[in-house]
Amino acid sequence: LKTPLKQAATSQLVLTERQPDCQPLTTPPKPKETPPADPWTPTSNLKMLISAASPEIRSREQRRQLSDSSSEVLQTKHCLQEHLLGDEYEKSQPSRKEKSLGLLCHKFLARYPDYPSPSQKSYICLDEVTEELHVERRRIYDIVNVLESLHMVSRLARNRYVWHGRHNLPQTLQALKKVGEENKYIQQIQMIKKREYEHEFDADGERNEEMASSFGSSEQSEMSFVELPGVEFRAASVNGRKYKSLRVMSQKFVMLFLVSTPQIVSLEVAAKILIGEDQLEDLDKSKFKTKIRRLYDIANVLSSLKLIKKVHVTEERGRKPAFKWTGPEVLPNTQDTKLEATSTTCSPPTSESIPSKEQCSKALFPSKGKQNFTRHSSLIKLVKTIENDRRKIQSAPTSPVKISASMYLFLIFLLETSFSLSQKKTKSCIKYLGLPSSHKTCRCVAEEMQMKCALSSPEAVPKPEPSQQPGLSQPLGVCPASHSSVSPVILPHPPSGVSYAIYLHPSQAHTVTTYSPGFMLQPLPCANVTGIKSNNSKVLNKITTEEGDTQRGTEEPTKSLAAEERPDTKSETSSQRCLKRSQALPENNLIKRRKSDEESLDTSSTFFPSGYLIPLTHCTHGNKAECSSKEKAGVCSLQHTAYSSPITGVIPMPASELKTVNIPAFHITPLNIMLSPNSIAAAPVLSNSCLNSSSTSSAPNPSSSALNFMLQHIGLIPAGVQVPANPVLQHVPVSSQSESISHSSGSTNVQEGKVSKNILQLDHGGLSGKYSAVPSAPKEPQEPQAVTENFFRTPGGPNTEPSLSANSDGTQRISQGTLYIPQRKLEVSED
DNA sequence: ATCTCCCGCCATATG
DNA sequence: CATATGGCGGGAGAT
Repeated sequence: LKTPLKQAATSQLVLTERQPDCQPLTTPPKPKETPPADPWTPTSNLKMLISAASPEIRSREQRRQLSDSSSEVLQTKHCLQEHLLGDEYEKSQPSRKEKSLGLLCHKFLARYPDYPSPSQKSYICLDEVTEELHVERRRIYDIVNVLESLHMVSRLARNRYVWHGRHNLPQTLQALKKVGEENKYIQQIQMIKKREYEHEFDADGERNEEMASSFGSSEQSEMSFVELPGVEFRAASVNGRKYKSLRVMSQKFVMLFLVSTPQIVSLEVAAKILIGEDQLEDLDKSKFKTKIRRLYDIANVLSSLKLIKKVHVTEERGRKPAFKWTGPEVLPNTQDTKLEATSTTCSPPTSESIPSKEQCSKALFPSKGKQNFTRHSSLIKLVKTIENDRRKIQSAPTSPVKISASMYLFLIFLLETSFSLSQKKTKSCIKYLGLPSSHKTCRCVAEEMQMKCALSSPEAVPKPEPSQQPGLSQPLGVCPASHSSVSPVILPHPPSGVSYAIYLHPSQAHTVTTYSPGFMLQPLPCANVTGIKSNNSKVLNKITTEEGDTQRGTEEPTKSLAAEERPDTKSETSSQRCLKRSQALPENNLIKRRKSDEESLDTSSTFFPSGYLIPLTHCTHGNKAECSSKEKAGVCSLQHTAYSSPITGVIPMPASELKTVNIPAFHITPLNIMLSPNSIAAAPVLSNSCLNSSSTSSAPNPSSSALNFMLQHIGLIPAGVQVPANPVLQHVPVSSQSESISHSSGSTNVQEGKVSKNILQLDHGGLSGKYSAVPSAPKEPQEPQAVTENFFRTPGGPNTEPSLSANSDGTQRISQGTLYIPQRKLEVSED
C-alpha cells in the first residue's frame, strides 16, 4: 500500500515548492524572457503557481505557447479556482503526476531562459537544482541527459553544467535530421510497419533480413558504434562518459521525427528501431519494454520542451501511443544553414579558456578515444587549412552590407521565431519595425539579398532549378543570399570516410563561399521553397495541438464545434504568434531529392562513433572567446554601420547581446526566411508576389516581396500593409485552426488564394489550437482545407471541407483514409 | 487490463 | 575510496 508518510512528504514538497517556484520563475536569476508564462500579466504568477501545483499541468505546457487559447484561459482559471480553494489541502494528491518527469522538467526549464544571452552564461549546479526542486538526483540526470542530446546544456564538470538554452537547437535539429536521413530511418520505419502488418506474428525476432540490410548498410557503420563506449564528446577535459545511451536514444528518437513525413512516431516503432540499431538480433521482450520506458522518459522531457506532443495512432492493429513533432521545422538541410550560429555558445568546454582551433578540436576529440585519434589529427589539419583559406578571403574586401542585411533579416526572423526574445523585446522590435522606417530597412535588406545571391551563385539567382518549382523559385531569389552568408565547409575525411563539417562564422563563411562556390550553390533554396509548399504538417499539429491537456475531453466539444475559441484574445502578442507559427512550421521534406547529391558534401555536424552528435560549430575559430568576440565585433561593426540605429533602437538589449544573438542566427537567417514561408504565414506572401511573378518567370521584385512576406509573417507588418496580399486575409476570423490547415499540397500545386487566406488567418487567429475549421470555413470562399492536402485527402477537391471531424466523444481526429501516410492509413488522435 | 513511467538499486565512471 | 552518473527493470498509479 501507499506509504502515508511518503505522501505527506510529497505533499509538503509540493506546497513548499510552489512558493519557491513561483518566485524564481517570475524573477529568474537571469532575466530572460524565458518564463513560461508569456505575457507578464498580473495573473501570470498565479498561473505559474497553479500550473506548478496542479496535477494536470504537465501536459499543458503547450498551451503556454498557444498562450491565449480561450480554452487555456479557462483551464487556467479553473485550475486556479480549484487550487485556491483547496489551497492548503492540496496535499490531497501528491499523486504520481506531481512527480512526473515532465512536470519536473518544466520546473527545471523554468529556471533558465530559453535563450540566454551569450554574455552571461548560466551554470547549472545539480546540487542546487535537486535541492530546489526537491527531487532525487537521478531524475535530474534524466532531464539533463536529454537536454544534452539537444545541446541545450553541456557538462562542465561534476555537478556542473552549462545552460545553452535553445540557441543550439536549430543546428542540432538540422544535424539530427541529416543523420536520420543518412541512417535511412524512413526505410526502417517502413520496413517495420510493413512487416508488422504483413506478418501478424512479427513479435519474434527474426526480422533480420531486411532490417539487417537496411541497418547494416551505410551509416550503420557509424551508427553501430553508437552504443559502444566510444568516445564521447567531452566538453572540456571533463567527462567522457561512455554510456550515453539515454542521450543517444534521445537523439535518435528526435531523428525519427525529423525524417518521417507525418512527423509522428509511435513508441513501438521507435523502440524497435532503436533496438535494432544497436543490436540487430535479440528482440527481447524485456528489452523492448525497457526501451519503451526510456522512450517515455525522453518523451516527457521533449514534451516539456514542446518539441513533441503525445498523440495516438490507430492502425488496424489498434491504438498505439505515439508522439508528434511540434517543434520547429528543421531547415532543409542545406549546407549553408548550418553554420554557426552558436558562436557564442561555443562549446566552452573549459571554463574560459579556449583557444585555438587546435584546442578546440582536441576538446571535441578527446585523445582518449582511440577512434577519435585518427580523425583528430586530420581534423585539425583541415581546420587549419580552412582557417588559412578563410583568412585569405577575409582580407579581401567584403561587403559589410551584406552581412548587415542578413543580420537584419535574421534579427527579424529571430524575433518572430525565436521564442527566445522576450516578448517585450519582440514587441518593441515589432513596433519599431512597423514604422515606416522599417520599410526602408527592408528594402535595403532585399537589395542586399539580391546582391548576395548574384554573388554567391549565378545559377541560383537567375534560374533556380527547373526541376523545382519555377514559380516559387523566384521569390526565393532571396535565398541564394543566404547561402552566401552561411557556408559550411566540409571536410572530407578519407580514412574514415566520414566527412566533417566545420562551421564558420558568418564573416568567414561568406568568404569561404566565395572561395568555394561549388558547395554553397545548391539550389536548395528553391528546393526548400518548393518543399514548403508541398509539405506541411501543420494540419495535424493543429488538430492535436489543442488539447494537450488532460481535460481536453470537456473542452473539446466546444472547441471543435465552435471556432470561438479565443474569446479573450486579449493578450496574444505578436511574438507569441510567431512562436506558435514557428512551432507549427510544417516540415518540409521535399528537399530530399537533392540530398543524395549533397549528402556527401554537406554535413552539418560530425558524427561520432558514439552516436552522439556534436556540432563542430564552435571549433571554427581558434579561440572561442576571442573568436566569437572578434567575429562578433567585426560583424557587428559592419552591421552597425548600416543598421545600427534601427537595431539598437528596436532592441532593448545591450549591443553586445545583440551582436551575439545576431551572429549566431546570422547564417541561418536566409534559410529560415525561406522556410518561414512554409509556415503558413509565408505562403500568402509568396503566393502573391512569387506565384504571380513566377508565372511570368521574372519577378519584378522578388526581394521586396520576400521581405514583405517576412515581415508579415513575423507580424511586424500588418497583413495588408505592405503587400496587399489578400483582403481576405484580414478578416479571416478563423481561429488558429487555420494554421494547421494551411499549407499546401503537393509541391506542384499551390493555390495562391488559399494560401493567402491562411496567412491572414494566422495573423489574426491565433492560435488557439482549437480546431474549428468547419465552422470557420464558411466564411471564406476558398477554403483552407485545400491546404490540408498533404495530410488529408480531400475528395472534394480544394474546396471541400477537410476530413477532420469531431468524434462523438469530442475528440477530434482525422477520419480514416484521410491521413496521408505513405503506406497505410492512420488515425491520429490526441490522447 | 493496459498504458505510463516513478523509484531507486546498483554497476560504472570520475575525481 | 567516496561520489557522481546513469542503466535498468520492478511494480504501482492512471486510465
